[in-house]
Amino acid sequence: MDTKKLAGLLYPDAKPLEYWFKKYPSRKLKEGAQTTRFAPSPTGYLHIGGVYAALINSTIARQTQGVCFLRIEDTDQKREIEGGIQCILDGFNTFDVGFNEGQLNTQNGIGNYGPYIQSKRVEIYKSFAKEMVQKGMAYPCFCTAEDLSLMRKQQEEQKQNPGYYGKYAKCRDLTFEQVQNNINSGKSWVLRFKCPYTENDKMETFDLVRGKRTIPCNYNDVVIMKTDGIPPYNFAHVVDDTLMGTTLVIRGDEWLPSLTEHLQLFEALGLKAPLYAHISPIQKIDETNGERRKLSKRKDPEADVRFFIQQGYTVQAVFDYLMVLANSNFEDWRAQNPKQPLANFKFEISKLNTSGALFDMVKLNDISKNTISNMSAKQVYDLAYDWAKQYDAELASIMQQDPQYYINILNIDREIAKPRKDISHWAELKDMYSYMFDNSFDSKTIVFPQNYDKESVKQILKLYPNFFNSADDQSTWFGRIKDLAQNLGFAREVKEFKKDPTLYKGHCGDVSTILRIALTGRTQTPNLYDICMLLGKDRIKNRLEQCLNNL
RNA sequence: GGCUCCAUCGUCAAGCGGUCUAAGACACCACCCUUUCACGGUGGAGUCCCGGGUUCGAAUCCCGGUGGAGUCACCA
Repeated sequence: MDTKKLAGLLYPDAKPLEYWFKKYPSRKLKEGAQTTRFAPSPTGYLHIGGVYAALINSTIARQTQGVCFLRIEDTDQKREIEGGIQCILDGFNTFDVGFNEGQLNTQNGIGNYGPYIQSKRVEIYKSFAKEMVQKGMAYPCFCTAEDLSLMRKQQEEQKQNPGYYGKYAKCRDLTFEQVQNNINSGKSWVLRFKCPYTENDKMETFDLVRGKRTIPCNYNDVVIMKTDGIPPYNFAHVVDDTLMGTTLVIRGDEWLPSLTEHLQLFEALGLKAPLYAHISPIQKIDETNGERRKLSKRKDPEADVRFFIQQGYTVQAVFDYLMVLANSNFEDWRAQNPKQPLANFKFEISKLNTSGALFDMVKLNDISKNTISNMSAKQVYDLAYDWAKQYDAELASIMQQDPQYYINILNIDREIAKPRKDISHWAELKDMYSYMFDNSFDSKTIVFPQNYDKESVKQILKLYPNFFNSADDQSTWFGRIKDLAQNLGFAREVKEFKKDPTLYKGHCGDVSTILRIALTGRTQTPNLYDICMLLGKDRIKNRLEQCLNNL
């Protein structure tokens, strides 16, 4: 078979490869710099696992002073959804991992190696497909879907491995005339890789996470150009990552089984394959059967980055958590360097775990609380307000009525050596401090614990306004509570009380607890002194009176 | 089913043949600090999937099970 002639028949107009290599010269990067990429399909919103992969890719690129780009893999029109690219961009707009290049907008993208959308690269793929044919490494196949499924059935019945290979590769040895006739009669065709390996061949592979492996080769004549003239993932990957200068492919380990196939395609074209690092997926426990599985877009709301955005998780907390999953020593580093940018952490690809980690919301919340506890009240206010404007109009309106008041609330037990750690995401903010606002404070719902006798409670509520002075510092303020306690037959000091509880109705702590409940409706709040100072004497008096009336 | 990957406390994990009566973090429990809550501190419970081998010695190496995940498309 004259492969040149065949190539001419199949791809008459394809540009020669040199054209593309000239158009996309190799990158001039310093020794050791890695070019990485994140390459999602526009099939829906961005997945948290996608952010994870993108974060690792961009981190490696940044640390080696390389490049990380975003490429859209839309070679399957059937799965693509309307606005898919925008979904991905929206996700990264919040979870900005710092791409240097690629499809960072819905127009032409940024960088000299575009287009970064695969559907716009068909001309390029054709050139490489033609090259494959010319080299005798590919051939057209006219088998229909029905032919293939029939064959598959037979293979299964005969306990043969299913696939298009060996004697099953019916179109492999078609003559030029047969091909020409088929094409002239309008039959649709795909281009298949003429795989030079058999079932018994093995291939040595290398993976940065797992090391050297010798594994069975792909022996299938896989499709490299579909009927629609667009390549599937395998060929697009080989062509794009070659031309875009990718040196390190970090991708999910679902690609591991097809690694030899990809390597073979690079080999067939005489191209140097990039390095690979296959990362394990983030998993969760399926509620229905209690088993581990990959976090799924369809089943798990927390797989969608919009979940984290809508809940008001900070980007830093989510990144920190993902970083802990990727390199567990990040956690210690973060404890030592609470305020340093993530970029200063020395990430190591070899420390990536080979087994998939379970996504742990509780841990995320903990990391998140730490993150937020290290922020200033103003920072918290700004971030939360930005979030609220979009996702919680009520909170936004509360916050902007009196920004300084809200900042003061946020500043309770904050900006100190051991700050309070209570906020994990903005969605819980409104409830958390609802008692600081008269609109959302209702004294009618307040109940005092049974163990306080009603008369004492009444006395405390009635008398406390006389013991409050808004000019007091904290110890003076509490001294007055002690005075009140003493006047009413409570122990002035807890220690005294503990010595002989029978002598007292309770102790000063009980008095402050009653006040706390009366003023906030809760038994657990930040520092009561700060709360009192922010509420001011009038509101204190007012709330205590309301309580009295309800008793 | 074939092939591939994986297997240490509930979770994330350190561990790379002796330093492992297995680190650390989250969660849990107790106590301490404290006017409450939180923070913080101290302590506790809790893990090497199983069976063989190799070795003076195995969580660590090898083999075999078992379990889980992934993949076997003109999807990525």
